[in-house]
Amino acid sequence: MNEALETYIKGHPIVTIFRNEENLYTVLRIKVEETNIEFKEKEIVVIGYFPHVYEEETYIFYGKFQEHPKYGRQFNVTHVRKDIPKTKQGIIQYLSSDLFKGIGKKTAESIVDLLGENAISRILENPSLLDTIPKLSADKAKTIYETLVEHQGLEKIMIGLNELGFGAALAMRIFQVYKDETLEIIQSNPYRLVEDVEGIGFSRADELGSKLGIQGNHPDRIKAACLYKLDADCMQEGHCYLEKSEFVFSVKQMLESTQPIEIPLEDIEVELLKLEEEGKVVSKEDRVYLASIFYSEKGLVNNIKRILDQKEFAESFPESEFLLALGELEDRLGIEYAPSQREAIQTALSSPMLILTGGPGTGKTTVIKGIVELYAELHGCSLDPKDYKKDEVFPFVLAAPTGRAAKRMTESTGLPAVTIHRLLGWNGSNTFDFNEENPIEGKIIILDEMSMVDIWLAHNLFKAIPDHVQVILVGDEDQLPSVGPGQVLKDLLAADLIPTVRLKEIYRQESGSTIIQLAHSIKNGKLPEDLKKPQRDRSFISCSTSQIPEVVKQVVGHAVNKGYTSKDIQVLAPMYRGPAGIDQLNKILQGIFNGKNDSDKKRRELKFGDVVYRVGDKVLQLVNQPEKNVFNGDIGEVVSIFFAKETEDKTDQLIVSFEGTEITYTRQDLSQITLAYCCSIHKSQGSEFPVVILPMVRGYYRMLRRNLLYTAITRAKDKLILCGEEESFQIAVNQTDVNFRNTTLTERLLKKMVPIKEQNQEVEITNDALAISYEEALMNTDPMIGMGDITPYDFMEEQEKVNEG
DNA sequence: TGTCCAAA
Repeated sequence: MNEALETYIKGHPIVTIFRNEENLYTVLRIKVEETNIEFKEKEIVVIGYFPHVYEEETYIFYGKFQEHPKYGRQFNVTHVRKDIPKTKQGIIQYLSSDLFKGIGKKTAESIVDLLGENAISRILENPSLLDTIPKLSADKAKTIYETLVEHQGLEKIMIGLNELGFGAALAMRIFQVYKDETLEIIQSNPYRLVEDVEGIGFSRADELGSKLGIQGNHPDRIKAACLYKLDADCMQEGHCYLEKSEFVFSVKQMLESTQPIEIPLEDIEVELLKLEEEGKVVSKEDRVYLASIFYSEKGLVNNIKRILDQKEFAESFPESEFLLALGELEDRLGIEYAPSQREAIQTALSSPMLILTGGPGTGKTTVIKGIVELYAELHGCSLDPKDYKKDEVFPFVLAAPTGRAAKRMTESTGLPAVTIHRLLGWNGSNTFDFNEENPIEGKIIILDEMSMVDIWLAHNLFKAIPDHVQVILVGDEDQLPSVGPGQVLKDLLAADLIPTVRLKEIYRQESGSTIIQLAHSIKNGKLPEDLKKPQRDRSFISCSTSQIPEVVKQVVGHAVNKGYTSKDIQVLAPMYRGPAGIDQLNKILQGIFNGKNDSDKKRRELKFGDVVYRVGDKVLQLVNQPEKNVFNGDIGEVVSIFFAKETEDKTDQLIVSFEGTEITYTRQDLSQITLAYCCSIHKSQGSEFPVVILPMVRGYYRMLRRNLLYTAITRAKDKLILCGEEESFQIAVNQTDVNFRNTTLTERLLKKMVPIKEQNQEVEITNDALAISYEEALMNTDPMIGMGDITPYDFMEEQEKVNEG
């Protein structure tokens, strides 16, 4: 990074507005002394990750301006550097400041007189120079040296890290973790970086290790390899555990791939055992878990049991009262709930927990609406938060894993909904304000898009759910799995211990939709025979990867001639790169929908990187802006462009309208949006479009998967145009094991909750919804879920252990 | 090879 070219603000802190000591996230107000950009304010708020800063010191903050929706203009700092005074006057002022206790102006002057303008670095190099200063006591000399070391320490560490080959950003992250001990720790065991610092992998640490002479089967090297491999495989593949023998072997390969030494398997097993003793991994039978994931699975199971064990909801109101209220609601909303939807609402209101699942268009949203309305009716409480006094708890808690899903919940229910992170009070370093000791408040908790929740978040969520609440989990198990490890919704359904209602009928499409038939067929692993035959609502165009741009161009051109606009048509693709990738298709599509022709030479456009934005462009928001009600995944349209000379702030501005909500972007914010004529299937999750154009070709080879195809197809409301090779569709349908995730959640739930059944004896369980035998439970388990060869005997053994403990 | 959350 070239600091000379970066925007900086030099100044000293006036007040610390916020500081998270755990990860050093800091919000400061500073007094501006100097900057290399046009900026006239005397003060500015800077945010970033800083070491401890002192009001007496001057710092140079490198970064860029940003507009915070609530707190206004602020400077987002990438790295900070201390300003070491260079002039005689500056050094005298510095040394005589309050920072150096007992040092006055006279002493400071004599130091600078004797040691010159680089007095500070000379003292740091050789503290005995201070002995030469007349009338300076040993005590004061010591104070000066120690204060200097303390305050210049960061500089030294940064330089040290630089010499080890770390750039500014990574160096700061390392410093955040180790603080003053940074260099000592890295010198003695560079492999600790793998564990402690995000963004440093095994190979990086191993290079460092080699330089420092740590090689071969050194325990630190092996341990780091184990932890890295376990973490990387779980995070990348979504596993909650790895098979031990395979795992140990892959670690061996990794260790041997860079050094010509054979590492015995036993050595790896020894270190793995040590890691277990240190509490970093958990090994059970032939499975190896990261400790955090192991305890997440376990904790989630305990908390689900705790919530399911609540019996108080079963008879909270008579059925007649429910039916009466339901009838009134149907009249009021002018709809009629289908039997399965009624069942869902009733179960939700009379059980501690419900899973509501079903594909797109099956009416999950309508059911959620029904649940909250009827809850309010039957419990005689208001749905308006304003009707509640300060100390009264609003009973309805609605949350979802993404900002956009939460926004949709708000739109469909009229109730406040937040992201799960916000609900739990995420504080930036993987911990939450709300937990078992400080649970969230509410009476009924509804969680949407549960398929996107990973095992770790699910655990943190459930442990913060208090007793005496009802929990409703909503989601579609066939959609893309969570980013993080686990497949919580799928596993909970497989265990079949939580009351579940599956919505199957489609209400959204007209009857006879062949798109839904196609989706069903793909969900079940088959391509229909009529895939390539034109249907009323879908068609198929055969072509290869290289033909995709031309085919998409023609199809879209045709649609535009028929009167469709860019709002109606969405092209979906699985990946960004390549000739049929999203980037390439967006360029072509922009040309069709919003191209530049001779007649509008004066058309306004703003160039940003490779992209030229024009008024009328369809764009996609990439980050959440909750205060502005715009979220990651929202699609909008560029409505106007203003050039720097026309605006008050003298910056280029681009205005985007998201269904009426207008947002202004300056150049710095433009990385928050991208062209959206074509977007990734992942990003499209949770949206629907009248017309979907879906290429599926060999060029997407690595991404061809059944749930991806299913997700893409189910985005189409009216028309679906498939293009590509039938073979690629077939490959996608067949690819299910790539998504296979090793988890033991289902198994744990069954162990914990299915009581031991005496031979041929009926199980007595008071709650009917929970009445289920092992055999039934195991039958219900999808073989894909990863139960392995579990027999009822396995459960008994574990149950006995639990009883003993 | 693609995807999430965010502090006054």
